[in-house]
Amino acid sequence: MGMDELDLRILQLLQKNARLSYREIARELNVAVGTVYNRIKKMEENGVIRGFCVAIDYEKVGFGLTAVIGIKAKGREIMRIEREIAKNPRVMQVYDVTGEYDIIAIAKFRDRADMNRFVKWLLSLEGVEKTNTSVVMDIAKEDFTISLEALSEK
Amino acid sequence: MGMDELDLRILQLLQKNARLSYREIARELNVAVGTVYNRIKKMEENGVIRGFCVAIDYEKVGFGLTAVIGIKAKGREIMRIEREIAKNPRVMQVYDVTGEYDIIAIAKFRDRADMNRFVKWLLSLEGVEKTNTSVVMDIAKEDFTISLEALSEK
DNA sequence: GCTGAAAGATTGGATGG
DNA sequence: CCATCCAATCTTTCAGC
Repeated sequence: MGMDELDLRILQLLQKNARLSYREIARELNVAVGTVYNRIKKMEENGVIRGFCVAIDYEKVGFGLTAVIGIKAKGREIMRIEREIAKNPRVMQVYDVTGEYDIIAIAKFRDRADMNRFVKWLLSLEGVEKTNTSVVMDIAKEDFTISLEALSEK
Repeated sequence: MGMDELDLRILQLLQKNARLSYREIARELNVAVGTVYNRIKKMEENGVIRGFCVAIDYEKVGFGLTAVIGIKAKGREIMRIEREIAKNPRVMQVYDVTGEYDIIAIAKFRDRADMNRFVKWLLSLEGVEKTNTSVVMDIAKEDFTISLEALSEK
């Protein structure tokens, strides 16, 4: 993607705080404002930067229960089921996977009753054969950051 | 947390684009700029907003392989193992879970060799008994957004 | 491709309703 | 909690290197 060290360092700063001004980034990295501006625009254009999001504390907004749910489904239906699940407002991630299950979904709930309702809903979807729920007791890490360390490996 | 409809609508806009100016948000929601400013500051202060991040297309930066890994570990060691795993630069999520496994981790890799190295590393950690890797073939959804719809339910 | 300056837009924070 | 205000700061563009 033709990214150099400067792009990576800009990304790293934005990962920590996406509302940093171009000026602050420029100051931090000792380059001109225009350079930072151009680099970020370029990464937005070529899709390396998909967007800027806000990290919400879901516990504080009443969705303190997280679950990782494995789903077995009938072959031809899988894509449709995935799309359906992805549209559910409680669902954050939906992966089509190899292995024990066909789909793995991660979702947040208000409480156990809320979660049970969701699992029942899953089982009611045409093509879903069985589900396996792992309830999250503690979150050691939860974000979408890869450290610069990994990205800059040769 | 004393959040009202306006807070939720501000959050929703920020979820789509965290670099929106206060002014743009105010215009969109038909409220005063100062109000938007005050609301966002308050949500940052009380921790509802944990931060602002950039969403990177990991495929475009060379980390196109995602895996969901279940880990079984010996009881007393689990917390230490989780912290260790969370520090690995390829790891995005580490959950302490009930169910078939003790820990579920989600990580991104350059390729299969990179992933295999990681799994070997996991197995080399003191206390890790076995792992089960589900390789992600397709991502139907992957972010940390809950829709306003869920948040505003009574 | 980078820099720095400049015009216009935005922000932080305070004030008063 | 909301609106208005303004000096300080920022975005975005662009000429010059």
